[in-house]
Amino acid sequence: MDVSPFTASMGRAGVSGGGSASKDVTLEGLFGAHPAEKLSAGGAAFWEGDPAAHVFQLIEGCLRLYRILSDGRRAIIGFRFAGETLGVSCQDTYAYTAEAVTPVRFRRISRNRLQAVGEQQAAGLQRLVMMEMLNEMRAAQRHIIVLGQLGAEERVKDFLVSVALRTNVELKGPALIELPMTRLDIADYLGLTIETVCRAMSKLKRNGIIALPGRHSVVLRRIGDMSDMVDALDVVGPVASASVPASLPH
Amino acid sequence: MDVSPFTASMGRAGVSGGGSASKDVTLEGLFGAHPAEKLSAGGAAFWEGDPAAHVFQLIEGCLRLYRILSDGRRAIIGFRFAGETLGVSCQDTYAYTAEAVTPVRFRRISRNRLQAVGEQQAAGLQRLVMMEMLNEMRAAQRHIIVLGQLGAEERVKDFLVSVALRTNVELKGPALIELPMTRLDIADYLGLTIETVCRAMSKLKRNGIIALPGRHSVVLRRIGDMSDMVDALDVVGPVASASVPASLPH
DNA sequence: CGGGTGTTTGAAAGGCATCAAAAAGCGTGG
DNA sequence: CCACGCTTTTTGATGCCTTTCAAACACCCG
Repeated sequence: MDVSPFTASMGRAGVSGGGSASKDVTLEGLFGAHPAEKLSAGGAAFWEGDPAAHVFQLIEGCLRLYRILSDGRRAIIGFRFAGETLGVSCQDTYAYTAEAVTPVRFRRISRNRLQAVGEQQAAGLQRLVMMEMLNEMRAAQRHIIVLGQLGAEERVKDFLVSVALRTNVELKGPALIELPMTRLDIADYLGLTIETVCRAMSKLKRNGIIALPGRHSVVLRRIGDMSDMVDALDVVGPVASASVPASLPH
Repeated sequence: MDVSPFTASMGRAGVSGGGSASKDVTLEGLFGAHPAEKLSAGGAAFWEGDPAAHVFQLIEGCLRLYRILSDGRRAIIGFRFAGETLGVSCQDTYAYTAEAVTPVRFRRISRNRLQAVGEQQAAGLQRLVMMEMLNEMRAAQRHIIVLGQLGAEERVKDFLVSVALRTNVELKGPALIELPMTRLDIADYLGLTIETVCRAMSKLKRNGIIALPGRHSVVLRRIGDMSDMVDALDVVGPVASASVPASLPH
């Protein structure tokens, strides 16, 4: 789940006001105390607009986070897999609905409690929460670039690789990944139609870049050929740094 | 600059560990102590990949935040106007380049100092920083929906309205707004080409929805007609709440 | 008053959406 | 265990919207 070497720039290590030692503060530790809850496929953990009383951690399964636009269109903001959190970046009310793609198990912790604990172990926990938000922010910026700059096939490739990276798959050689969500879910996430998503996948298959053993399975046969644009998107790039003219044709 | 009634859900009011009273902690207060710096149009406050040593607050002018993709395309993540902050959501290194659209004045504060102060007045400041990030997150989610779901004309309308909302313009009756950035900037931000942005604007003008007194000026003559989709995007919506079927044609 | 940059408009091409229908999974019940 | 019916996915044909390529126009500044 970790994405890059975290050295943390806000709230270094421990030592705060009158707090106790905050060594090995983990979200898992906090969530662990709470009972696991279950939800069957299609059920909602919460709805857009509900008071954002809790922060969640997904233990198992897959969730889709979405909003319904005034004209009925559905925009999927993101997906969540085992080990990932949701609700951290919500304010007074949830900014999206969280719905189970598969049966899921999760834990929740109330924001009040999170805050209370945070005031004890100040630096440690606050830093963790901050970390989560930074992660979400990075994901959002990446999503923005994908939607704004990439064509259909590129979007699908990016999606497949990102799922692979988030589900612990071995990236040496061909990687088998599961796509629990439907093609429509993927389309609503990528800003495409279901048909375009299908066609993009079919084309990748024709070109031998992926294989489709089953409806919800994909084999990434040549990950190298999928990261054309993709890897360049990860917020890291030292970039040539010098004064780049900035803008070739679109 | 404020966007909605803030009641804050993380870190209620004051009272933390051993901190002093944290009443009226404002970012302005912090930044105010530092000297204002200047930058002429085209200059960069920082580059993508630089160590994220500071957080900035823009006093005057307009900045564009962008990343260059491996193939040379430029993706503008956002713009910043007077009073807004940047760099808050960056981790070890800046995730984008910040470049002056117009001559700008700004202040900066080092993240180390921000953290140090934060450990004193814990709850108060941490909450402010959190608030900033939540704002950015909301903006990012909105941007995602705009890019994923809206057509060219809708995107341009949304952009114009958002600029109006961020620059204190009176929204009663016709509103005159300034667009310091170029059409190319707008295009790179909206995931369109410069020509498409022009055509969308020309069409809005033909339809009497806007007027274009000058290259960098726009008069919003009927804001009501511009908020079709727009207002529905603001993360608030109680929404019909009940179990909506979720998905009309795309 | 020119050169240059930034903007606007036009014509043609391409990509994605839309409409339509066939194929493939998958759960259910016989 | 197989057949049926439903949902999901895939493929095909067509049209619209955005991009691309091209050129005219407007504005800023020296």
